Amino acid sequence: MKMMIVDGNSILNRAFYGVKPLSNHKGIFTNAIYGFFNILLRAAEDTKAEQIVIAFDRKEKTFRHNAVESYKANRKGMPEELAIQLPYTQQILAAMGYPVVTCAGWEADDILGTLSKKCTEAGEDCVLLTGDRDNLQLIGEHVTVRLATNKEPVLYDAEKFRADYGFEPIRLIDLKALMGDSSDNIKGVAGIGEKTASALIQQYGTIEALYAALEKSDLKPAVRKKLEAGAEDARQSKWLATIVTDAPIPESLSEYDKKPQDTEQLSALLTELELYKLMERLHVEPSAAVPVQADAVQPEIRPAEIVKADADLLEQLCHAEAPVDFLYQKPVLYLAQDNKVTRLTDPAQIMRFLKSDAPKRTFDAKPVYRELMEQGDTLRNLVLDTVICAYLLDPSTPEYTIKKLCAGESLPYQEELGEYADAAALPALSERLEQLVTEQGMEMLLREIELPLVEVLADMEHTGVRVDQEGVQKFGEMLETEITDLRERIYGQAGREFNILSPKQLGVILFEELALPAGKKTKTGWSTNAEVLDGLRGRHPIVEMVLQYRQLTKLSSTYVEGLLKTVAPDGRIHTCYRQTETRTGRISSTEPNLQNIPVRTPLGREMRRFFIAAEGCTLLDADYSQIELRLVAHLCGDENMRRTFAENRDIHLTTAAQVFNMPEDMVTKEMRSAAKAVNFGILYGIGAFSLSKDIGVSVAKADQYIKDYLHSFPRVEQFMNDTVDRAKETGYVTTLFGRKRYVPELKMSNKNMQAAGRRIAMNTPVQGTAADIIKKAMVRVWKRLKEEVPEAKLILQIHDELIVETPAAYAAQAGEILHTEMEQACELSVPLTADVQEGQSWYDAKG
DNA sequence: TCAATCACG
DNA sequence: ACGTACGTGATTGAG
Repeated sequence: MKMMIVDGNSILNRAFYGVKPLSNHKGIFTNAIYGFFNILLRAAEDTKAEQIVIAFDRKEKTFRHNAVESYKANRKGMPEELAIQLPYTQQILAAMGYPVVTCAGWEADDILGTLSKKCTEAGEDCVLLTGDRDNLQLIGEHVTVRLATNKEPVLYDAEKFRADYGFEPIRLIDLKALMGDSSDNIKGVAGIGEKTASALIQQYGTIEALYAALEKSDLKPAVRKKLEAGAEDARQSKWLATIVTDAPIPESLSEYDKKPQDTEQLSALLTELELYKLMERLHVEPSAAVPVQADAVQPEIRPAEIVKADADLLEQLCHAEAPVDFLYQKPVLYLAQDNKVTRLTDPAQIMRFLKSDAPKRTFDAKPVYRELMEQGDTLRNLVLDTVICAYLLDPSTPEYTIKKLCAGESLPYQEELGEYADAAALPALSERLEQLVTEQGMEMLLREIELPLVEVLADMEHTGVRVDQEGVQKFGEMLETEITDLRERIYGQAGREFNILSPKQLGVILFEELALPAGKKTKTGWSTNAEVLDGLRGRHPIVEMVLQYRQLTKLSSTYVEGLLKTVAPDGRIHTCYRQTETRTGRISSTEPNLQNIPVRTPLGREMRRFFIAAEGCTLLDADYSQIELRLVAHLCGDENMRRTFAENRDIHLTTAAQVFNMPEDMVTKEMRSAAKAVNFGILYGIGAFSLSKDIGVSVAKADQYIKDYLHSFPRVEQFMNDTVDRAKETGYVTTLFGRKRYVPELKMSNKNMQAAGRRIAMNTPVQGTAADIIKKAMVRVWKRLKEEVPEAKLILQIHDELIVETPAAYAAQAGEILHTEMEQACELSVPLTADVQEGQSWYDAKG
């Protein structure tokens, strides 16, 4: 029984990039599907395989790597046009009767590895169909590879491989261990490329043999040095490059027999996709009935039609009782209700509608509010923002588009409507997502927090913050003088000129020319980050200078130049707050980011002198005190912790007294600061290694601190465990206000990913609840200021801090509102305290 | 376009 | 045997 095992993702990917764009009349792309089956059917004929199995990745392709990488890979993701073709491909395969194998947390690669091993053990031949050279490592006595390329496929067996590469197939993993593979996030040994790596593997075989022989080898000193520095990386890379051969999939090969073809279903699918050539090849007749996917029944949604907007229709929409969906893409306003869609271009008519009493829904309302605020108006009676619903339903989505969301909800998206398509799809999408938000218990979060916040953020952006441009300018000039001077001195120390900001060039200077001890390495070479350099302080005067240089150039480029570029003609900075960006519920700030203005160093903190109040005004700065730790106390109900906050004592001090088991007046500064680090660690899902690094004690000691901490506050541990358990059960975590975040990492097979998932599960409810609370406070503060002190404006939010600009005469009144509404935003079992200060600049208001 | 670095809560 | 704390955004150098 000869088996062909197909790397579905790889072949689909090749097909997508190799076949020119094709789509059916609805605009569903079909080129990858078409190409996929061409490759598959041709291979099936050529190889005469009796069993054909198609493996696909399940979930994140990068599960063997860390969470950050996975997140980034996901953000880019596969193109939408390809992603939409994947489920169709699987459905067609299933209808044809072929076994489609996936396994949660495992890649198609791993299934290929596992199945080919099973074949070998059974003494059966198999051929792997893939476009990925990684799989060549699986070649063996019974295993060959058919490598799909853009032209003719290439057949590899062990002999052909040896002829091409000069070593055994399995040694491919050693090759990658040295040269790395950026597409798989395998870093390899810094500075070793394909040529060197290949020569080394041909000579030594494995990296183990290579390293064993390193001592008495005759390698070039440069190469040897790189190998020595990268020994750890090589080991880890080899591990990553090795395809798994024990994925948990059905044991018996007979499980993978072809099932009878479901011709009706196959015909329905191919008819819908209009893949008539493929139908011919498979001898399938087109089906007359409109194909209906089992899980995608939506009989009540009629296709939309474009209608012309006349005066009557506009009047009707302006007085509508039921919500009207609109999209404002200046200068056009699209309007949709039920299955009718229309457009307006006359500015007067557009304003007429936006200011009408009609209940309105849109997708991303903030820019609309901004636009109207520019004209001294505001949007009236917005009842829903659909992008906010989508965010609440899954805050991890990289980008929210109407088209993608429709695909996700199996709602129609009529590509053929062109510029109208988005608006036409909105009524059904809004309806559906609002329903889901309600079902999932997030209605309050939506109605009382997120939706009103849209207008608050628009207003904050619109108001902006005043900047002392001249002051920034002068500060920048001072920095430049220092930078120039420092640069010359660094060149003097180094003995030559180089680019100090290039980690690569700096690495050469520090670790080769000056022969300082190299610490950690990164993917591309030596690490030169602040932590490493800090450890080198005192070994050479250049180190301190470089650190200083970095600080000054950061201030100059990011904060002086970056900020000046964004000052509007009104002398103010209007940042953009993003409400659907973070996975915890926090807001982020861009263009520029005003949530990371320096404060931790005295020089950096100077920047805050340039954020100032308007003439005759003053700034009020209010921040929550220890909101996250207070939330931990509330959420876990630990009495010790609760009492500390209730008595308004110093949490880090009492923690130290508990952990070190002594009266508070015996606690030293160092002990308090260690306790503080432990407290922070608790919020993040602590590890002994990181804690030890943070506070500079041994790992064993750090471990002991953590144990003592959890012993002193047993409810904390209980709460964290419960949270993780619930997340494993349900797949998500929630905040006090019901905000959700899915934690797929917990289900992955990779231990590191699981550990990351546990930390996410522990941190998100805390960070997210804090975000809920300050958002609620913002809405309350904004509303009261608008009513009672309309001259005072909310202008900045920095996670646990709010800043209001107010005429000096109203400072007391506005300050009182800020203080009260922040503290009353949420009732907890511990008091929530906010401290308000006043000043002419941000610097003064936060002294 | 990505990786490294560093700014914040 | 593995890697090493949560969440963000901007700038720079280099492929």
